[in-house]
Amino acid sequence: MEICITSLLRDKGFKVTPQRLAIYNMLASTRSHPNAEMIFNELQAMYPTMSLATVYKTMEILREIGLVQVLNAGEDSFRYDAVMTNHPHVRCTECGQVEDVHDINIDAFVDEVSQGTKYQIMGQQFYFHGVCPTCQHKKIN
Amino acid sequence: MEICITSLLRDKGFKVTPQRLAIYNMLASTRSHPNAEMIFNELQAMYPTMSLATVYKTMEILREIGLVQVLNAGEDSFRYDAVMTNHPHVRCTECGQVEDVHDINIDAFVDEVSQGTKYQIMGQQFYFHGVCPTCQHKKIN
DNA sequence: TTTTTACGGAAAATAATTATTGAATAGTTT
DNA sequence: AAACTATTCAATAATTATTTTCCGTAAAAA
Repeated sequence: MEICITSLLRDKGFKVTPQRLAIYNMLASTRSHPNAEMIFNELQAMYPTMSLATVYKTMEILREIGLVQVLNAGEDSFRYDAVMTNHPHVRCTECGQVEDVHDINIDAFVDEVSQGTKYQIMGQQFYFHGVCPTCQHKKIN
Repeated sequence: MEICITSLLRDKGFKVTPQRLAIYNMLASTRSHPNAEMIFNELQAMYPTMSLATVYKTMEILREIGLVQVLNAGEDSFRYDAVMTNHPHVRCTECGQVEDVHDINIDAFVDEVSQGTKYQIMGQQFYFHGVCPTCQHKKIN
């Protein structure tokens, strides 16, 4: 794990710094799909001099070397995900949380689009929005 | 058409203004999914006093009364679409154009996600990117 | 260790979008 | 038609996410 990001950074000519490791580790150990500000706030306690610009610059590098993907869930800011398998995301319009959608097969759907459009499809992003189970229950009360 | 937007605006308590009609008509008669700036540039010749803010506010109203949908195609600005059926979009990474994906059935896919996540799905955005047929040919040359 | 090079971080810059505001206009009542 | 009221237009200013600049400093190479 640690070895992986370290050597990946080095191989691509980037330096291995405490900030970069901290940002990646934080992202890899959460399921909350934070945006830049959430990451910044989370790390500020441990790294008091951490700046937002560092978060942005680091995310750009991590994206470039294929360690994180950038999520555009229709909000006013981007979220980040250290899980690199391309899976859909659902956002709850009530509480704002963003979750992964696992165990769903998108290949047939992608093929259909590829054939229908004649595009050479390189990738895709699927975003759903709705109300999560928890918030559905809250609404009833 | 014209009657439709006029009465829709009136019914919801919005005034019918030349700017609003012009913006909607421009959007309804293009397939290019413009963003606010493109709409603004297009209409400035005919409506010299048109401002970007007017475009944004008008789009907000049109969205509210259900005449346009807002596309978040992962770019740095929003695009708009007067076609209200919820269809996927493909963006060409070479030339940047955004096209509709028609004649594809998404219901089964949405149902599957709904059951898998237990979310009450209210909507979704499917966003593909790749290389359009025209740019594929250009690359060969 | 020394040298080289990239990095971190504060602050300023940028760009998309939103809010505010005063003048103009439409709608309504008299 | 005049007076009154409410709404809209569109310029300006404000806001917010993200990027860039710049320079002392830390990491990697020699």
